[in-house]
Amino acid sequence: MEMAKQGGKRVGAGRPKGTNQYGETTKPVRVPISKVDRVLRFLREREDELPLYGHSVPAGFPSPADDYAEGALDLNTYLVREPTATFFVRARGDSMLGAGIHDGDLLVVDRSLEASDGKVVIVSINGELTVKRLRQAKGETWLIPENPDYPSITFQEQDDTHLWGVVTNVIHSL
Amino acid sequence: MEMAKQGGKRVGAGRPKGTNQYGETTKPVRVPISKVDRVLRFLREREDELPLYGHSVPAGFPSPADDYAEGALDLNTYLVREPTATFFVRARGDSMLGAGIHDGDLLVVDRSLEASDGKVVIVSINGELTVKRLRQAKGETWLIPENPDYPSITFQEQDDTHLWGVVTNVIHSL
DNA sequence: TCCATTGATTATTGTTACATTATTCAAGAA
DNA sequence: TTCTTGAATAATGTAACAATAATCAATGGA
Repeated sequence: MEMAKQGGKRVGAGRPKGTNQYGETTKPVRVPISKVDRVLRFLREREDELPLYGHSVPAGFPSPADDYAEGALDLNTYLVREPTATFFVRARGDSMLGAGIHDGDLLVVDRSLEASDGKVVIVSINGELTVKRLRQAKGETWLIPENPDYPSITFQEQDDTHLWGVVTNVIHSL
Repeated sequence: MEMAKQGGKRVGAGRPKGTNQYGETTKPVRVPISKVDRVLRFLREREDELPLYGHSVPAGFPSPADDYAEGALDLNTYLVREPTATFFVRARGDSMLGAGIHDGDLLVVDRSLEASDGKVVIVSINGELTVKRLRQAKGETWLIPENPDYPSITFQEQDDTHLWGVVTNVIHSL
């Protein structure tokens, strides 16, 4: 059977612009093979803009998939200001309960911040990592636990004592 | 002045493999224009593998730039199991101090988890978001604050009460 | 002999090109 | 009218390319 031609102008025909999955134009970026899947997940799940809600709720029952009335939050950007100077430490014990640090919490530590008076810091004492609050007074530097059951120590009284960085955030799992 | 030719074989010459910034081959991936910079930062700063240290310290004074003795951690993967069902809420007040939730803390909430007995949940009561611990007993459902100064309420006694999700993590800033 | 210069050689890199797929439009057919 | 089919155009994944980077070895001068 012969097919008849179906010619003629098709003004305005064709796939409309912006009908891709992102709603905007894309461009190729070189990604190391091992990170391709991670980057695709990053883009697919929009991990850099998860919804943030405040205290009041919009009318009805808003969905996280909606546009976020209270804004979007990027966890990495929020928690890590200086990626090359940031690391994590697992907290142990309850010597810093007063600062909201529980046993097993994950601490975000920034080495680029200045460890000034009052900051919560990570120090290694004889090969052991501990969390303490730094106090500088009368020319002396003290490491003070936030729990009266534990003793304070001076920074200099230990031989192998190194200041690792300043704790910026505490991540507590429920 | 005429340059003399400098011919001959160059066996083994050329830029060695693996001398790129990632140490492995790359391939182009299409990225929406607005996310290009974010993806490049993600790759440059290796945000998906920041170092995690335990309690003991390797010999000397290890640098976060070294290979990570205790492993690497991806904040997004660690905190967000179900990206499409996850959102954040800013906590207010001290009604959940006992659960380690302080005023101003950022709560990670997962809507896909089942709100069973004992879980800390986010509920909206008459348009206000609150954090409470869920208790199911004797056929009744209670919302219990983790602070004796606050009253418990039953889940059904409010008209406009919606369960939003289960709190999985608390992010506390110092 | 020793080493700086210089072209040869090969990988990296950012971008363009392209073939395939997806999506919508409208002329004909039924 | 409604359905079918080809036309039109954007999206998509990847190949290709030109420019750059990094290393090797022959040459030639000190």
